[in-house]
Amino acid sequence: MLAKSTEYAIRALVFVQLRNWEGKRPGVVEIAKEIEAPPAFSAKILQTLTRHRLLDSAKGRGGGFFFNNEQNELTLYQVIHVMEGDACFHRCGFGLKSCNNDNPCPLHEQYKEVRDKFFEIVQEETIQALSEKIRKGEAVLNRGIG
Amino acid sequence: MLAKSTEYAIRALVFVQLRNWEGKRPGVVEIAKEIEAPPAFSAKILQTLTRHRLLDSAKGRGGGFFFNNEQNELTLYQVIHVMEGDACFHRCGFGLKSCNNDNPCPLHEQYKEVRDKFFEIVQEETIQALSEKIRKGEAVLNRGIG
DNA sequence: TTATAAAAGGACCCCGTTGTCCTTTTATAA
DNA sequence: TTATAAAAGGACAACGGGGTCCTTTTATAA
Repeated sequence: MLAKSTEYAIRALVFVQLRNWEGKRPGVVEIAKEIEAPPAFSAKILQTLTRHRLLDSAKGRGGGFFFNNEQNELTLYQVIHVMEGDACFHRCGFGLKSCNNDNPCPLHEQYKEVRDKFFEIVQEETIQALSEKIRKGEAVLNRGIG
Repeated sequence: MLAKSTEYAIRALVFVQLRNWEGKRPGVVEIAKEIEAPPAFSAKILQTLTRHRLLDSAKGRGGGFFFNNEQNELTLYQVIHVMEGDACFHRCGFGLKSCNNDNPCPLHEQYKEVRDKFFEIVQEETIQALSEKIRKGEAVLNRGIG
């Protein structure tokens, strides 16, 4: 459904939020370890996120990644949009370029329902809400920390 | 959601069914043209489908692809299973290996709903049902034939 | 019984996503 | 004010899915 890099991005952001709540600004190495992603690749992803201002970073000694407190909650949709665009919310489940309500593929109605439901979810869910679940012990980020 | 080759496979099977109903057995070239897929690649996909006996084929002059009339309707799930396995119905939306009901990722419940709904659809829908929709003019396979 | 038309199959290529490595920039602690 | 620790950035490598091409097998029509 989502690209691997998008998944890494979401997990990374959740971890940053958790650490921020503890007053810490994690760096690439710590983040990569926690989300079980390759460090160098995580660095690239974090770069993308900061370049698009979904996340802030500080260079130099004592630097790391953090959320600017001023900004609002970050929806999963915003993350997906920046990481891979939103083609997945528009594509025909049958692979037809011409498929739409007026000119439906045979799977159009059923697939649309699923796709739209997913779209709703990612627009409503936020990094902060997911992080909160983990903080309360209702969910996990990997099989470690919790 | 589905691999491109799976989409081609489904479209190809639908077209074969439509032609079979007209008493014809289409060949690779005709199928590829209709479903707007590369001919050589379509050949590979059709090979996979016949090797797994979802479809029958006849070599030599006057040959082509067709459904064995004896066999039951073919569900989309069967096609997906043969083409790309069923990982997409089990994978965590967050990319976690350890995610399950007892050990959920923060997105588990919501994602599961979408995933399960899609699973239901592909188990219920069949190549024959989709073909019938096209035959009745209720849906299209590309922007041509209808 | 041979020429032809078709699927089957093997070997290979291409490209985007994933992933690495090394250098540069920037900030801070000593 | 310098050594160090961190992110930023550019260039490149690897892998897998998508895709091509050519040869082999098989059937049929002439």
